[in-house]
Amino acid sequence: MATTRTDPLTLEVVELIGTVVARYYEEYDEAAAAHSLTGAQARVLGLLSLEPMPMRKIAQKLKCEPSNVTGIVDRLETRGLVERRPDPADRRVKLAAPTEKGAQTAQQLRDSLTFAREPLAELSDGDRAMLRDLLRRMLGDSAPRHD
Amino acid sequence: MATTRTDPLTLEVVELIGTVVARYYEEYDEAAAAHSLTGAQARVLGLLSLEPMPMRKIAQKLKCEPSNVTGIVDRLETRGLVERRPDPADRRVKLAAPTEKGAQTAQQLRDSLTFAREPLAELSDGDRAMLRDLLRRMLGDSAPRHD
DNA sequence: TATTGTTATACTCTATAACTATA
DNA sequence: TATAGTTATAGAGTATAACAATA
Repeated sequence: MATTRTDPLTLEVVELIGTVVARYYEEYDEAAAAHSLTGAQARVLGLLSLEPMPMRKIAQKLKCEPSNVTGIVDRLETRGLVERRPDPADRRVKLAAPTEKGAQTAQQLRDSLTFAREPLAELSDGDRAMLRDLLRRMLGDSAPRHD
Repeated sequence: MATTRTDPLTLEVVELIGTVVARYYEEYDEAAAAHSLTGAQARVLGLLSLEPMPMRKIAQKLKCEPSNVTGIVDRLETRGLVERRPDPADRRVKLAAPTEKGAQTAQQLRDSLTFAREPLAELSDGDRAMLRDLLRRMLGDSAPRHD
């Protein structure tokens, strides 16, 4: 088990990471609000824009109870951004999928999330590769999963 | 204005940052839940443990409306973690401050947030310094403020 | 008049439990 | 019986508007 460090350098890095996290969320919520979406609604729309999926799977991705997804998708559906389709293979399942308007909104949302991208442009290729390697090592096994 | 990049390396770094952000929030909420606190309650308690402050200032720190802070501090006060004190200098102001029990809880919360610290222990001093410098440059002017 | 904190209201997100349709 | 989705309910966070006390 790794020893937890409390030296000034480590603490400063921890604080910097905290700042990155706060900034990331701020920008995400602002971008969502610009489309009159809540954070949860924007997250679901973003998920579905990658791939339509059953209600249950959305809940797994969001790490929340399936009953919550009903309401979130209801609101997206009311706004004409998402629709529920039957699953031919299993009549219990409803596949949530973005409408054309929803797909456009999702794309606009993605494009407006420049916080993480723009500052990276200030770094050289070498710096970006270094940052990538450091983050990978920080995250260990559990790097981005595509499940 | 910086050009936004879309090369594979940049996109991978962006995704890694997104993973760090998600992990950070997960661990924060889990740590809070271990003390039967919501994320917002844990955040306010953490703030007050650094320095007692007026309700209004808490709202500024949380970037939310002052009316919301009333409820959050109410719940912390009900649990005996926070108390409201009069401000001798301005009788309109109420200073929220952690009780002894609240201060202990805040310390336990801080200690249990090892996500950001523990993986850093895997990196050498040089790597940590490099990560610090890269993050500083990413954040530009707006690094951690202590206002 | 302006500011601080609160209250009232409405909406969203959240978990829990019970229900239905289907497997 | 088990699973997918929903409904009902209650608690918490959020913004808006209106209010009392104080500056």
